[in-house]
Amino acid sequence: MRGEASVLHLDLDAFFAAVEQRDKPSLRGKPVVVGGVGGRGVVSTASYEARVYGVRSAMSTREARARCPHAAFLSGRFHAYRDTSERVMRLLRDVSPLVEPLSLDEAFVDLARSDLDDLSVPSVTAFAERLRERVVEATGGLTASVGVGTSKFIAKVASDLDKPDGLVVVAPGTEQDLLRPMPVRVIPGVGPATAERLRRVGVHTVADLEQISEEEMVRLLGKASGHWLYSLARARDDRPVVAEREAKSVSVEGTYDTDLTDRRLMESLLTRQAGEVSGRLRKHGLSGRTVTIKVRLHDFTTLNRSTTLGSPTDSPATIARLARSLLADLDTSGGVRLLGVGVSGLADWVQEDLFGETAEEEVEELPEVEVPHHSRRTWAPGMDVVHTEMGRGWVWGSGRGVVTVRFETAETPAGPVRSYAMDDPELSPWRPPESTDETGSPPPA
DNA sequence: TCTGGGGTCCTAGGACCC
DNA sequence: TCTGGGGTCCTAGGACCC
Repeated sequence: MRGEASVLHLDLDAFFAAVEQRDKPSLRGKPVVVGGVGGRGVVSTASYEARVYGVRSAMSTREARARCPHAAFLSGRFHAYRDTSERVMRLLRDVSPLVEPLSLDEAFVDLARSDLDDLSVPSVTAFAERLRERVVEATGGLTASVGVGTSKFIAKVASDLDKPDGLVVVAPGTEQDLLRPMPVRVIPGVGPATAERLRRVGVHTVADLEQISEEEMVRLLGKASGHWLYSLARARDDRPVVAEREAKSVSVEGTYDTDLTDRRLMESLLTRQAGEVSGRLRKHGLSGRTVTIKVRLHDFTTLNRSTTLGSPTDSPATIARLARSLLADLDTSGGVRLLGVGVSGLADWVQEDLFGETAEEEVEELPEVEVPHHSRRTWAPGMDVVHTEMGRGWVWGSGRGVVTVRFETAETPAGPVRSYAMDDPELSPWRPPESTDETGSPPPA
């Protein structure tokens, strides 16, 4: 904990929804919900107009629709959020070289490293107000809530106190008075499970928590959490603002609207995800030794299976092969709602072949072909199965009057493929696409 | 048809080594 | 009848955060 209030926490208000309202004036002043729009989607951000109806982050979109049917439900435009976020982060770095982003919409700023010499409360307050104005200018109208205090913990608590569009500076020395009446949930790391454990021993507020001895706390919550909570209950927090943090894992996962039961489809999905993970690893010049799959069963039990290689990999084929073999040991007969692939144990070196030869590996791409249709039905990517002369395949994507079908094996039939006689009467016979380089390649003839 | 996706950190047990 | 002990790595699960 510092002598002056020199840690600033900035949080953009209802960030994703605010970007949508900024970019689409018709949404301004109206309830906007950004999140998964599918059958199993959850709310990522609700605008304040939607919050009036009780719509909250992490709520299922189904429930959000029930509470606020007239809201605009949007699936999100991440490039727009990233662009806006970068503008804000750039502005913050302009203020201090020590900026620690926590997510797209949140960051700590170390004011002790800024140009601001006078760290008195009035000086810091004026500085933070000016910063909030600059955020509005830089983002085209988005507001931020800001908290300033003697530690990260206090700054973060403070930024929450006057949302949205607020500023709270906690004067040094007043931290404990501020915290004591607050519920234990204000402490970062105290979630529903920890709060429940504490409730059972009669601890509801930070003041209650302060009465618990360190030994008792460790007994109750384990070594790390126990010591940590003991300190935070006394507003003791010396964590520095850290600008750069290295990624420890990269993963891709997906929840499907209907439970998966077909193993080959699961393998195909894992293969695709492995390709995405590999792409992101390579983009950042990373490779990792541990490949993990995540499988959430129909009853929401979640299984992780991992395997560790002798040396790091970023190869899509290797990640995919390991992922599929990890899946092979699991019983998925009850149905699977989520599949994911991740790589951890990241090594920060770009993989290089010692013999000067780069092994080019490709994902085992399965043939895909676009099939026109004249149906009004909704095709479910990954779920709808079609049968063709070429074999069985899944609907992999859909556009206007066309579905992409992905075949279940990499083996293609001999001879030119002229038509696909879909079992589904709503699918038209296949015609060769005009150009093969835009929409994925047709199966080799 | 309750319950996302991308992460981080912690715990606990077993293997293995010295 | 004896079966230490510490350190590290790996795996699996869970809590938590935004």
